[in-house]
Amino acid sequence: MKAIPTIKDVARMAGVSISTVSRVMNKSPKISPGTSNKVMDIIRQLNYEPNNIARSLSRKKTNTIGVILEDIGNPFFAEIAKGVEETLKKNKYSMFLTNTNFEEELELKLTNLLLSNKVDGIIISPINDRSKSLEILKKRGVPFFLVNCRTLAEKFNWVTTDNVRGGYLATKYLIDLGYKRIMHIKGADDQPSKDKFRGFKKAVIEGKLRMSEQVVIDSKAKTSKDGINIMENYIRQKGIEGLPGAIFAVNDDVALGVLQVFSKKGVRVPEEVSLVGYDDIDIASYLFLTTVRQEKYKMGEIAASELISEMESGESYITKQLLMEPKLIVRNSCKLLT
Amino acid sequence: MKAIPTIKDVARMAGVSISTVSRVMNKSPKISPGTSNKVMDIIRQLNYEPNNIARSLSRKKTNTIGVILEDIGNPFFAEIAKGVEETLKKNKYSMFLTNTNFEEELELKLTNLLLSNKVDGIIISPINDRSKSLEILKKRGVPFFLVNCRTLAEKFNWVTTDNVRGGYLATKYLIDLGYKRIMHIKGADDQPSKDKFRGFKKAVIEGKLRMSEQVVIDSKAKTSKDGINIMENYIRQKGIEGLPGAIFAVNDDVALGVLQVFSKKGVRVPEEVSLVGYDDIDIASYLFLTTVRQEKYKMGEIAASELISEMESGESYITKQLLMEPKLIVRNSCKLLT
DNA sequence: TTGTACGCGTTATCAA
DNA sequence: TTGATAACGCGTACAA
Repeated sequence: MKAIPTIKDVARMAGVSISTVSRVMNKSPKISPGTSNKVMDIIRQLNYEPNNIARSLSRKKTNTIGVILEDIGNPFFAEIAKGVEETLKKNKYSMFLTNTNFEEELELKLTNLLLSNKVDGIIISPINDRSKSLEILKKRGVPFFLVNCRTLAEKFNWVTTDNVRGGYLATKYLIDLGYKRIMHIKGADDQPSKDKFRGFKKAVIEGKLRMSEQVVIDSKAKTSKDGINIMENYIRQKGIEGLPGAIFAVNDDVALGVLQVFSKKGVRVPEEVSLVGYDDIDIASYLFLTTVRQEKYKMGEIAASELISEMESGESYITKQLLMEPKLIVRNSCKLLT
Repeated sequence: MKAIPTIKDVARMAGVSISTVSRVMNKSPKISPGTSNKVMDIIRQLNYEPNNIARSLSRKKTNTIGVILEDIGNPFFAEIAKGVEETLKKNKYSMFLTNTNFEEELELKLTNLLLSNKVDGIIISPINDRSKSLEILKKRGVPFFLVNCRTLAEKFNWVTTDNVRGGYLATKYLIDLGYKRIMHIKGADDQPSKDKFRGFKKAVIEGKLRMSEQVVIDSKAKTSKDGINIMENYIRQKGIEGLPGAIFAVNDDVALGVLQVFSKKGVRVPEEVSLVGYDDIDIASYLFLTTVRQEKYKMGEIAASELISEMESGESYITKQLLMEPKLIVRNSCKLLT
């Protein structure tokens, strides 16, 4: 039969006790080279691999980190995931990746799923900073690290981009180009979106413009589909003439949707409308989209390594809140107003 | 203390045996409403959640499916992953997602990792159809399903697109447009790439053209970076004048790289060169890239549901090999030769 | 250096 | 309808 061999089988065939086999597997120092070799032979012969489930139960440690992201289909999150995964791998952890699809209820379910699966820690990009999942994590005492979200009320650990600054950079760039009436396509009420809007306002005020003259689209834009809907709607209502000269979209994906609509309607970028995105996902460079770069991969790396170092040192009394610097990437989607 | 409660704690507090608690958790029918309620109260009060690790060990079933893809950063695979995940979720399974980064050695490691973690089944997009991982899976007797790969020698279960047909469609389209000299940027020696090339040849021969007059780039192209390198190299050697009028790239990502180089060098698409990609990832539509569509999400769905149905019925004596029809999506990256 | 025996948190079998 | 109790596969304190 091809029953999967257990530690027992190895022990029996090698004529030793299971503890000895266990010691060999874990490279315990107190083991004679003789028995070690004998056991190793059988292990290879049987192709024995320890059962991680049993091992985890006994060790009370799974060596697995749960990762909760909002949408792995989005390159922004995919990059974060990659950064996390590579870092975990280097530290002998595996990753249990899930995504919430921006659904709060699902986020909660996944959190509990990961908890049930006894992951050693969790990295989460929460739907918003007052998410129920965070409360649960806190209460359970599981080590966790937020990514792409800062919390104001709670002293959680997190790493994110300084999105106020990012929003400011994008907007100031447009203002410096000469635009006085700028559209901002807002995101949902997650912290990054709120921060970008804050940056937007800051630049507007600093530029001696009036917020009331800006076109703030109070959407909950997230995806390119949202971008399409929003822009189609806007044009249907106000017409192409109603379009301001410049647009700052909450993220690249949304900006892509806008571009899509524009090319269908024959609105030329940047000749007729200037457009700035956010994130700097790969596609942005192909489309020559001016945008604000976030170091996504790096962000994943940091979250993972910080979480691990917290877990392994047990230093839970230090709150780590890391703010990364965004960078304006100027390409070809904006023009100087003459 | 905030020690996580176990079934024992619940039992003690409810004044019943652990078997009773277990029965309540699993909604066993033979349980009186009275005790059930009593136990449920305690469960809620303690916020008890069963330990999935222990449960899996006892049940000899983890309700988890391992998924091995080549690159989740690539939207093509990300879409497959989404299809898999949603389907699994509907069937009360979770997904353990990993990616090999196109590295054979890593693929092997991950396969063993998933096996150690006792996943109930595996969905894999192997690096090639003779991959060592597949042998192992077969030997272990774990249910598994290939995605985006068909096997000729082995009777494995798989779902993939008819890539011979896809390659044929792309090439024939270019030939019908009037091109007699076409460049094909080949992929690695995975089955899909080989099939696309086969389709390419078929269309060439059927079109009464000669293979020797076609420009076959014998690359192992996978990513947009590969596309960039290949095209820069080509232009450096043969110059822009050396470019054929039409190109069929092994996938959209590679085509994107080509586009990138073209726009830098001022080569206009489709005015000077016609370009066809493969996959129809989201970006393709934004860039008006003519391409061959694969139903990625659907492919993931199918793999997951077929795998589950095999696992749950135990019908391992029936080999499932599913070929999906590709579709040519004509957009704006090719022009009729006049 | 090796073995015995118990524990990890569940499920499942068998009695009661 | 309930409760003991033996698995599940492994790690480990303790004894030898």
